[in-house]
Amino acid sequence: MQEVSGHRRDASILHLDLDAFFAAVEQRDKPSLRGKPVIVGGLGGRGVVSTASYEARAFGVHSAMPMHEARRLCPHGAYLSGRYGVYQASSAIVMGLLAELSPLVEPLSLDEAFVDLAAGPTQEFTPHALTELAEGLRARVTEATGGLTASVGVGTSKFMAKVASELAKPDGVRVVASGTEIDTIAALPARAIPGVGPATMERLTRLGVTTIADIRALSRGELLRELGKAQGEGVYALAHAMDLRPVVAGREAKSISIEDTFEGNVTDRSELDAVIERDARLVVGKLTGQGQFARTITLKVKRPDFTIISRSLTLHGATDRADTVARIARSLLDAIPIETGFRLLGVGVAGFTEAAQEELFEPDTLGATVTSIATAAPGSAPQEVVLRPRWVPSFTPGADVEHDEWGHGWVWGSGLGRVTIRFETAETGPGPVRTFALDDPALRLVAVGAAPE
DNA sequence: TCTGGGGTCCTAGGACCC
DNA sequence: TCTGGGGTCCTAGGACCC
Repeated sequence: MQEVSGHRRDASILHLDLDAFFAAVEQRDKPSLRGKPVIVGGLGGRGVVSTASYEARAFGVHSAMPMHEARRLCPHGAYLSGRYGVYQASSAIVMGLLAELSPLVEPLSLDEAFVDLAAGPTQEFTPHALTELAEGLRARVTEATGGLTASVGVGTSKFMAKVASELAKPDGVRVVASGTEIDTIAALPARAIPGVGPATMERLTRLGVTTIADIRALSRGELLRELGKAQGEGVYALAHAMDLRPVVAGREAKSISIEDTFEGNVTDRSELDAVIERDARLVVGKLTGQGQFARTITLKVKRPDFTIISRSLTLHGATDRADTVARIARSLLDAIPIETGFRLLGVGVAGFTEAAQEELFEPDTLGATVTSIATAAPGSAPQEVVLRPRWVPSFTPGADVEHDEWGHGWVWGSGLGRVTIRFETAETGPGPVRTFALDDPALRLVAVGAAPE
């Protein structure tokens, strides 16, 4: 059930953004990393940066940067794989604090949310009162999360609130008063408008646009011609600070997917099939966890040259069976040449329903399945491919451990059958470092926050 | 040793229907 | 001696966001 807010004259939309969230959680729980460059992300050869601490940003490291480039820029940083369960727990605490301000809270991700203050108990919307409210919220966030900081912006629309929190970063408050919207955004780069990414920015640059004020100098017709209807209208409206998008609480996901980037490109069909089986199970696990069924199954692959190919099939009924999802995904792969190999494969479901409408068989896919059986080499035994689970507890940098004598620690690094641990917690201050054999019975990985979402 | 994972929304063409 | 015109659904790809 969705609740929705409407259009307003007061600055009554609040946007909160936790500063360098994942990295800040690591610095909170690992005192030896406070004040140091910390980079959270994929540590494999093809990983990218998820979050960089402000100390790491000083070296030029930022989100979405390939990890090898981050290591080149900041060789002495602490590189950690994420502890998503821990991030989720801190996020839930913050979302709980936001819920005290209003029933209309719209999370955008673990570290970001909009709040419609007009739907809550807030009475006063003067800049002064809003600043106090935001400062109070920030203090409660820091207190309740054990030291995380948030930036908070307040404005008359989602766009203005988001711009405000961006201007408040890090660790600050900004209220954009009603009537000052245009002046606030005029000098900002056009990229500050949500929906203007690299491709759109290039088009705008060709029109001579750098700032939001430059967009305002273009006619609506010019923008629509250059950007198309939906995007043109959207960019035009936001550049003029017109934004009636409501804060919507309780949005429900419309699709669920799992994808894997392989360490090397994969050409082997039986290995791809094994990945499909595993991912189909994971996807269906989430689906059934929500008590839902899905009608559309999607298979996605990425070639070594980064071109993405997707194939989907919509069933007449809806399914919550992993074997059905896997079988359809496999038949979709049949239609894609695999000679080049793939660097990524993903399985997704969409078109949710709350009731099973499974049919005995789907004529569309039956044919494809029969074809794939018929084309298998005669006499070749089905090849068993043993896959590592997508995620296993391991002594990966950043992971939590417990030692019988030394207590709680985290993995600093491992190799050659050994693992180095630093023993410290949020409360202890920087702790000692010790090295153990990987199979030391006194040392255990702790499950807390280990599983990615 | 180039470039993640999990999502959303839009476009455009074809099928199909009235 | 051909051209309707919407509306909806499905598919594939692309841009974008965090």
